[in-house]
Amino acid sequence: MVHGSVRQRDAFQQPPSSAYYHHTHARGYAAPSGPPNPYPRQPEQHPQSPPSPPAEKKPSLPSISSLLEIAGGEHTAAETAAQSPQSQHRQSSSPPLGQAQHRGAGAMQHPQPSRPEHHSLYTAAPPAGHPHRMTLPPTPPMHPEFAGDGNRSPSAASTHSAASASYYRAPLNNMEPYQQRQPTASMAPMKRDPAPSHSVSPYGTSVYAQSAYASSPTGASATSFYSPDHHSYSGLGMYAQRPLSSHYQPHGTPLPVPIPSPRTTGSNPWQHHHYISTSSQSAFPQSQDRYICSTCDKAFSRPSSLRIHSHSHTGEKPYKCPQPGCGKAFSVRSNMKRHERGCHAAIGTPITT
DNA sequence: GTCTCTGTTCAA
DNA sequence: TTGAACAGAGA
Repeated sequence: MVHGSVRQRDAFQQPPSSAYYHHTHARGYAAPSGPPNPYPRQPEQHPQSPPSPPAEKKPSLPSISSLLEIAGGEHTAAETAAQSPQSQHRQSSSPPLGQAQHRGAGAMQHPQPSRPEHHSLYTAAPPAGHPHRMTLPPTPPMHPEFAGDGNRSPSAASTHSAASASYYRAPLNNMEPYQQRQPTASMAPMKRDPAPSHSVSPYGTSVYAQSAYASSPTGASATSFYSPDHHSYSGLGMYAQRPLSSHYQPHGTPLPVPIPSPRTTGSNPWQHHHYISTSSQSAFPQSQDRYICSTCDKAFSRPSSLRIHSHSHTGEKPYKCPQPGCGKAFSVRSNMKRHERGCHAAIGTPITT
């Protein structure tokens, strides 16, 4: 069992190939993400679940298309017509789409029936390349982002303060969501020298306690983490969404991040996006890795885990082998005990402090 | 419900 | 053999 989780985590990290690993996978973890995440993990899903669960839509749409293509035909057309409207209705019901499309430009809507769009959007990745689909759907919310590299949709940008956005985005975007979760992997190298520049200073454990956890364990940590994941889904859309989610806050970093209010994209027109984000959010496990190492961005589900992890950065080894001749020290108590058992075998070991 | 401690497991 | 992370048990 344990392994399982670990493995999952690995999966995140290692397989960069599947950028599309979403937290969900991560840990059922969520991702991360929720998260390696995985992340997934189970996590909590955000309360706000927009009415548009991707799942629902997916089915309906795809089926139609496939029908059309396959059948070619007769009923298909009829059905399609019938259904498409429905799908539209749904969309309309879910503001996100409608508006998202707007952004896309009325172009999207006007020109074509909405069906393809849905597909692309909802369907994480439109498999086959249907030209039309590609064009339409996927982008609505993401348009700007995707197209541009996504990061920034004007609205999105506005949404977050430059600062917050800048940092978390950068990393995030560069790395896919899954990667974020596994900062370790991607950042593995960083771990030890993650940034020597800032790394050390931050530690002091104090950092964790104070900045990372204390300050924003709730909103910050959790969100930060996941949010990145979102990126994977829809580049920016996610940001916009968060605002919707209410607690969600965007920041990818464990830093003391002050990102509270900005997220409120209240302004957004983007809310529409949330539906996407929503879905993605729901997918993430937020509760899981709430504690993020400021040095390497690695996320932990427990503060104690983070603290121990910090030792790896600081090199601190508080646990010393009690054995007379052995001056070995360990950063993890259990490792020290193991050492005693293995090397000094025996002994009731008084256990060091 | 959360946190710490402990044991287990994986990777280097 | 050791470092590191995770999960379970207990407080």
